Amino acid sequence: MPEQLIPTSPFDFRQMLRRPLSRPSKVTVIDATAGSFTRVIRLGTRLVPVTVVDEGTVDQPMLRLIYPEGLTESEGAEVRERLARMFSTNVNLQGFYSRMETQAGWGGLIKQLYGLRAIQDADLFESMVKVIVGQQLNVQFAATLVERLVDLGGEVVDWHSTSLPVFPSAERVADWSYEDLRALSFSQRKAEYVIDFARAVVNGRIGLDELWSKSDAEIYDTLMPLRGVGRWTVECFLLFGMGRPDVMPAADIGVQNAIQKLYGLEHRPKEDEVRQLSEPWAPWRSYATYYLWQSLIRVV
DNA sequence: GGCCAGGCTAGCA
DNA sequence: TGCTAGCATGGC
Repeated sequence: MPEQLIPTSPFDFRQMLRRPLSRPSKVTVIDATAGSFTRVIRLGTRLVPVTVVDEGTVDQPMLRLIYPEGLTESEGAEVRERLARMFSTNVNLQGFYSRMETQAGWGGLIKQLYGLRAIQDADLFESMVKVIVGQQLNVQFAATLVERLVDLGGEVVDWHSTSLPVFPSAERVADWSYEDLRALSFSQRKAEYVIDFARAVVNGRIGLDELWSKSDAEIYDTLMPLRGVGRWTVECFLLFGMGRPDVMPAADIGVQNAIQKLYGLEHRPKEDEVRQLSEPWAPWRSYATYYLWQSLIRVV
């Protein structure tokens, strides 16, 4: 079933794969040489393995989609929609670039990262769990914890002679005990936050699908009452889970460090300073955030 | 060995 | 409302 997706240029898929912004994890398989991205997507209870291959250029991008035959028409449509969202294929970065051109210090960064966008998480439950796990931990250790969570789930899908690990469902996580996660080196609190969130999803207190029709402000109001979910967590969820374009996690240490470095400040800017300074970047503050985070990653 | 990491909560003034 | 100790672990 040959399928393709035509992103809005500029779109640099190779760069997105080489330095994935959205916290690489065990459930994504990246082949940098082939320019391919593979993972399992959850459609309800159905698990669909998908491979996306770069077959274009930055200025004439094209992605080939490979997924199993035998999906219904609506399932196929949903797979394409999810992939378009994950790779932000319909976002036109020219608006962001022309906005940032007027901002001192940004020219070099934009040139270096031209065509880059974040790879979004494939679903909202997975996204929130990853963000909660990532609170106040170095990125590397957070990734290790997520990996252990996936291993504990133990679910795999066979695809082209490989075995793809699958991020555990809310139902599965909700069945675990806090002790199960303590055994993986989660702190007591983090274990509670993750499992309680899964239970809130399963018992219907939180309707993740309903969030798509809500404003950013409504999403803060919905999620922040949950224990373990503060402002930063919702901001990252909006950035990596929902792909909202104008979010600025001003309290984020990484953003603050990146601004300090980019502007050559002697001190690390505080939250209110970051909010003020980033106001002119609206309505593109999410992209400014991605590029700031990316500026901190060592190129290997 | 100490400090920090892409924070949050509970308790206190 | 605003401030802070405590959380738990790994990386550097």
